[in-house]
Amino acid sequence: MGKRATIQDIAQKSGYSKTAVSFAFNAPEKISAEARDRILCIARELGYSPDPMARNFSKGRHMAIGFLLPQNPDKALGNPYTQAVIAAIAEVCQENGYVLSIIPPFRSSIPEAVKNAPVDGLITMGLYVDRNIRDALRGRCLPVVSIDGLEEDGFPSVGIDDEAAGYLQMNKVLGHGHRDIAVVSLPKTAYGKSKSDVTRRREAGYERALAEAGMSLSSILMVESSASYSGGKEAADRILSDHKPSCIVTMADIAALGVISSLSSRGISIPEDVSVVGFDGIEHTAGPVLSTIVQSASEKGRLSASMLFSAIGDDSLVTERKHIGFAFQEGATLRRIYGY
Amino acid sequence: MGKRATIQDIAQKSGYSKTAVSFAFNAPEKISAEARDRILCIARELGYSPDPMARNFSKGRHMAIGFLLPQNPDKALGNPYTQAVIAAIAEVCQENGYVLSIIPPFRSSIPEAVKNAPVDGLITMGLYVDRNIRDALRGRCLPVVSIDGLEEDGFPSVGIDDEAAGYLQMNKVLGHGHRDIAVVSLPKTAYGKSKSDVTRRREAGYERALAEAGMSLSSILMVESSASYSGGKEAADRILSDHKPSCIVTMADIAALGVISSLSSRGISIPEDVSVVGFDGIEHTAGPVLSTIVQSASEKGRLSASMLFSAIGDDSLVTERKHIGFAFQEGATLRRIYGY
DNA sequence: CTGTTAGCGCGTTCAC
DNA sequence: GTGAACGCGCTAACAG
Repeated sequence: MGKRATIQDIAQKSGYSKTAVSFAFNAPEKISAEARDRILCIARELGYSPDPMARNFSKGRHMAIGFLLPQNPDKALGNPYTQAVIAAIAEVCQENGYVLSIIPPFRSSIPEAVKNAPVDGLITMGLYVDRNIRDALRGRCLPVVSIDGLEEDGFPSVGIDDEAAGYLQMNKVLGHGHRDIAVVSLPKTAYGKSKSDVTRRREAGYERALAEAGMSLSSILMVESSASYSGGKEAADRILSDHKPSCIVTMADIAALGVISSLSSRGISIPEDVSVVGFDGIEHTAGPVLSTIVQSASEKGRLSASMLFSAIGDDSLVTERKHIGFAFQEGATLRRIYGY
Repeated sequence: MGKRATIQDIAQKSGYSKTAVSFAFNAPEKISAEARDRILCIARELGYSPDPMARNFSKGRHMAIGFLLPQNPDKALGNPYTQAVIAAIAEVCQENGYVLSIIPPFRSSIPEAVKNAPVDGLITMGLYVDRNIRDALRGRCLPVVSIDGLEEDGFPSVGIDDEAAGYLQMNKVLGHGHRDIAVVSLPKTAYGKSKSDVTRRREAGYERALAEAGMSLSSILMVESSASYSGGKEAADRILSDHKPSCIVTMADIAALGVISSLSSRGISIPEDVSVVGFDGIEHTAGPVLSTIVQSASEKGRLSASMLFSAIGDDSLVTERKHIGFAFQEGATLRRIYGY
């Protein structure tokens, strides 16, 4: 690795000043065509182009936004839904000439990661914002947009109406005649404190739907699992060690796939023996189409990134929570019980 | 967004020098405990922590490595295999206190993206390195590791022996008795010039396997498709408009899933009517286990990232090509024809 | 209108 | 424990 030429080198070899060189690259109209050609020509010879670090430093920008992982990369990125959101954010970055940085916890610390992240703005997803994270965020004076966050957190945020979606999901299950239901919910927050807000809101929806059928949340088996394939498998194992329900409702498609794998490996057919319902609407998976709640990953990603870029641009501080739509997808994994 | 406190502010309020403040954060042992406490205390009050941009600038590092997308994010990140590689790279980044930047082409230009990328090193995957890209890379004086690249490109690289893998794949297909075979290969390089090197090498393997069975490449139908679900679907459509082969061999699992979806929607059963063989070994997909060539995404990702970090560290310039293993996975999508 | 001089941003680090 | 130089490109103010 040789060392890069600097603006100085070009200035000297070309006989012009640093300013002229800078203009040649950034404001060609401010110098003569002759000067510009000469400078650019010499720059090409020496393989010079302005150092992004120095340029960004002097302009006070990083030209990068960050996606803050709430967990280690293998967990966080193991969910196809998260990956789809990231892909959508990356598209918006491209349109803005930005780069998308995946920011893992720094030595297990999210606040440290926030303090050090070389970015102009952050998107969080499913992050529980505790005091330390909030302080780190404030310290950075960065625009932040949260996905699936709380309005109370004070950030502009994007998400769905999880209570209504939970209601719809459970309502469909009940409408198909299922009464012996098990739920695979999402994990507690990273710090092990409490249920995530998404979980809480969806449960409220479940409760409402169940109440309409004369049932209550306490009457169904609930197990917690990470939003992952293996998490779903283990959750299914735990459920089956209790008894075999008629329907297993999950809060993440990727967990639903794990559940299906566990059931299949026991010779249980879906949906004949046990129905499985997912949440998210992931794509590209072979096999039976999941019966699930679809919330568009690309809409979530694009919208959150757009909001972030507009905050980066005009320095305005919206604190809006935007809801995107959701819908139930009739798939092949939810059986209609005779008579319903 | 208020403005951040600077090291100056802390120096003044605390009555110490900038140097002392810097030491308080980076080399506590170089100043007295008293000074350190006082400084850190004031820093906390003012919500100060060193600005990552300024710190990185003065240390000449970005604390970020980049994953260079050869295509737009939606295409490049639409492949679960690529995502798995990225996840593995992100893990290694975490271990090194780095961030992973996803770098899309900048206004459709990969060289521009390379020139501007705020990173200390780059990983490419499936990138055809033309002269412009090579020049941009040289101009940056950055360490680069390529995945699935050519040894001739001069970068340290990670990949499999694609010729041998192609041979193994085709050999298994032939060994199961298939003779009416169609191949779904990878797209030409972005600039539309020529077949990618991976394609070329695998085809060489096919040719060798076919020759052993008294056949030749020209005797089988080959269609090109992007390594995507929709690409696989379309490829299957094109193949079926010609005739219905006994086995469809693909060069990417995600394309194989698309092929399967196309076949299923026509009522063609797999593998009874048509066999499908993939390549990559993606995970977490429900439905039939693919018969495929498995090459570990996490090994590719981890190894390439480790190589990159060691290059960033010691400034040494290996130009080695490292091969990782691969294997045929007996799945449920390749039928054994009676008599074989 | 073309081009230059000089200072800036902010944390790090050498020499005292 | 400090003062001052440093990294590198940008840009306001100004001169020819």
